[in-house]
This record gives sequence, C-alpha cells and structure tokens, in this order.
Amino acid sequence: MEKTDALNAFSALGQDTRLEVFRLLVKAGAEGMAAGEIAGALDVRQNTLSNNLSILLAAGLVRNEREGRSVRYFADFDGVRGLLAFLMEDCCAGKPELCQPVLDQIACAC
Amino acid sequence: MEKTDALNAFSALGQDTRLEVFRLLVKAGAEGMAAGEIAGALDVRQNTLSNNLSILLAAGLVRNEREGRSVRYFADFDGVRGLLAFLMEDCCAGKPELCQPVLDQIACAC
DNA sequence: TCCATATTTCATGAAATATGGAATTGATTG
DNA sequence: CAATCAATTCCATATTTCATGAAATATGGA
Repeated sequence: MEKTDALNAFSALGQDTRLEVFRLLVKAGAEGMAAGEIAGALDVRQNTLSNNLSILLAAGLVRNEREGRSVRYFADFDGVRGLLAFLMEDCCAGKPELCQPVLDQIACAC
Repeated sequence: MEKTDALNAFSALGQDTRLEVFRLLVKAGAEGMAAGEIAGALDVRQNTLSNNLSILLAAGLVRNEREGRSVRYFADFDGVRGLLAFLMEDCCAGKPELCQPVLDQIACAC
C-alpha cells in the first residue's frame, strides 16, 4: 500500500457519514446493502450519500455491484487489512510484546 | 470508544504529516522520540509539528512525557486497538471467516 | 417509447483545516 | 538572573472539504 492510499482511506473514515456507512456495511457483511437502503438507514440524502460512497470506493474501503436498478455496496475487508498493515509497519522493531496486545484485542468476539 | 473519538482518530491519521509522525513513532516503539527529533526527521517546522502532535494527542493515538527541555512522544498502541475494535464492531454477524483474515494479516511479521 | 425508480454528476457557498511568522512559556546552563 | 534551547500558542491567510439543489444517467416495466 502506498502512503497516498492510506491517506485517502483514513480521511475517508474521518468523516461522520462515511464512518457510519462503513460500519453499517461491516455489520451487513457479505450481503451488503443497496445505496438506497443505506441512505434510508442513515437518513442521508441520495446525492450526499452517493458522493460519500464514491469516496469510500476510491479509498478501497468498499466495493460495489449493480443489481438491477440498485447498486449494492460491500465493505472491502481486504482494504482494511492493507491499511492496518501499512499503519503498523515495522511496529515490532525487536519488541513483539508491544504490538501483539493490539492484535489480540481485536479478535472480535464472534 | 465513542464515535467522536474514532472520527478524531481517523481524521488525525488522514493527514500527511500526522500519518508520517505516527508511523515514525510506531517504528520508534517504546523509546519514542522527542518533538525536535521528529521535526528534524520529517523536515517540518516546530509550530506545525507541535500543532499536529497535539491533534494526535487529542485523538488518543500518541502519548507524551516531558524529559528535561524536550517532550518525548510515543505511539499509543491502546488507542489503535480501541479504534480497530470500534471499526470492526459486529463484523462477524455469523460469518467469522470474513473478518478473520483482516486480523491475521496484521500479525506483523516480527 | 414513455414513465418511474435508483443513482450519479456538477457547481456553489459555507465551514473546517493547514501553514507560516511572531510572540510566549518552560527548562537548563553559566 | 541572563542567555539559550525546546516546544507551544496565537493569529492571519490560503486551501480543502462538505452538504445541498438541480440536472443527468441508467435500469426496468407498461
């Protein structure tokens, strides 16, 4: 991952509507959600949402797929993975015990 | 973690200088770096850096500690942990295989 | 083709953010 | 206490970002 990609991703998530959208899609999982559903769930105008979705898309955080008249969006877990890897690059520098707890905690209680 | 904290953290990392600073501190690990060292390493002015450090500080991504005339900064791994946990909240929803790879990747090859 | 639904694109004004210069606070040394 | 080094705060300017409304595009059904 390039620094530019990471910047795009972080600033994409650093905005209220987009963070909500992304977390919603994380919860939706493999089923994803149509743009209209997202707009309804979050009470955001279509054009505003569309613009924010395109920013998340460009940042590699979501994918989309046309489905008839609708466009269905999905959280892109690979994108998050790359982002975290970039952020924590060389974190260990001889001290694995520093970063390991960070990873353990996230072991999302599924 | 509250949504506001997550927004602050993501938008803190969504800016060139701050992302560089944070990654530098991640690499520095437990030793941390003095503000002046960081400014020198990244070729950023004192006041600009100071401002950016205070934003990272408020976002819970770094900690600091006065050391004589200098102020030493450290990456706050707990902050990152909380941020990721928030982002991936309820990611599993019956499909652990979706999010697990995200976490595995971060198992930084130390 | 005509129409309704779903989404995207574009231009605009308002608000937020980044940067640099100058002044200021805090800590150490002589 | 004066001089100096380290970092922060204050302020003005330039830039970027954001939500909005209007218009455009795309799909599916009658």
